[in-house]
Amino acid sequence: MSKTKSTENLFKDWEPSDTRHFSQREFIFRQGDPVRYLFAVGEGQVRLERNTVEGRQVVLHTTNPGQSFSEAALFSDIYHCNAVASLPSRILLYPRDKVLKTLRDDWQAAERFMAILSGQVRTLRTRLELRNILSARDRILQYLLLRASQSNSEINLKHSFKHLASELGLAHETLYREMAALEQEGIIKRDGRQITILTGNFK
Amino acid sequence: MSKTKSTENLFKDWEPSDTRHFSQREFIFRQGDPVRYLFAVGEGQVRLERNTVEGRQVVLHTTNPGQSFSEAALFSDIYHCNAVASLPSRILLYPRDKVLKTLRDDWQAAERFMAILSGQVRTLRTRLELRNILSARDRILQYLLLRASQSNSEINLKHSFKHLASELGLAHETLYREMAALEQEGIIKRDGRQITILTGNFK
DNA sequence: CGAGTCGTTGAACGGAATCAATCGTCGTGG
DNA sequence: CCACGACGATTGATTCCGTTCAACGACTCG
Repeated sequence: MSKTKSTENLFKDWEPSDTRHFSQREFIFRQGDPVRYLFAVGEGQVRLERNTVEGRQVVLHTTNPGQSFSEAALFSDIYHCNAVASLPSRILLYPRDKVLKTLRDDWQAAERFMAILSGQVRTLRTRLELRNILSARDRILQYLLLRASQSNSEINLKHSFKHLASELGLAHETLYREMAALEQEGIIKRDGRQITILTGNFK
Repeated sequence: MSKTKSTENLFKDWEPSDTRHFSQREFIFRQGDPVRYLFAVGEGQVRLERNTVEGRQVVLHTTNPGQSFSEAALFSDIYHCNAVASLPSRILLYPRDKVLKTLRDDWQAAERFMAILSGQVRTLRTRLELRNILSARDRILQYLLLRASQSNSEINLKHSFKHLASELGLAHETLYREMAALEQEGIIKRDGRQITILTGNFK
């Protein structure tokens, strides 16, 4: 859908009230902080993550330049996760009240916002769906198929394999192993971070 | 948040254009169908699910009476999952165009809609977070803790344990076993579908 | 009264996590 | 400019624990 494509950033044509720089690993906000701003990445990269019972951390979302983040927090009082700059980043700030007012006055903006949220819901559901596949091999295959259906059986990974492993909920060793196996069996072909699916029919 | 509480159904005060009955296991829509309506459950229960590569199915969402579903599809051309009546159900239908028009004209409705979507994003992220916990025991504990933080260490399950197991991504046998173990160790107490957490400090 | 489902426990297997070690690359600072 | 550390990518060996198969009682509903 071109609709979903064009809505990566809610604020294309808006003026941020402020711009701030964050160094790698610096927190932009923390779980429990009151929601004052909506953010967008100008340069760099931001990860939304949460801490579990014992020290483990979970990546909930990765935000790249041109994308906004913490949209879902607009209708909450506090943040429910941490935002960390995974690279040195320039972050655009939009005060919450101003954003809400704009959404109220500008139907176009509101529609874009709803489309963004809808897209996130769909993306999250897809990720959840993947997690219900027990077999590592099948999970990887399903992921590749989902991404290939949009383009033509060619996938260009934007992130590292390690990052993909954590997105798929697999140990990175397992991912490497299965990828190697899939390649040896002639099901996929790899060239760095580009993957091609060679077979359409398997089960 | 009271805000999130009051937004379970987008349509509290709206008139559905139509009402239809579905018997158990009947499809309300299927993956790939064009999006014509937004739905709400009057009576019964509806599950959103998707099929994976080999026959497995994943429950993406469970909708109870008074709640709307397929909100995220409003900004898509086709449905990305199946909707199945898991009980005999009375379903309320709202034509897509009408809904979009109302959202445009009525800021209150639009705000509620955004709040619903935001809440879904947060819920899905939380579910995803749980899936990143490998250990069955820790995953269950984290789930219980998350649910208990809102009330006072008492949890009333609305669904069966089997359903919980699939929500947690565990075989139901595993869930039963760990629950039994947790109870024997004095960490929780069970009475049917009511669970009480006895200890606050463990790791 | 059977069919269906939930709840429960036992036993065995398999596969993914984990620990460990190596190599290459990139960036940083001395 | 080189050394060092950090991190990604890769492969091997071992352990562990969650799935799976199986069986049974309780309960509901038609």
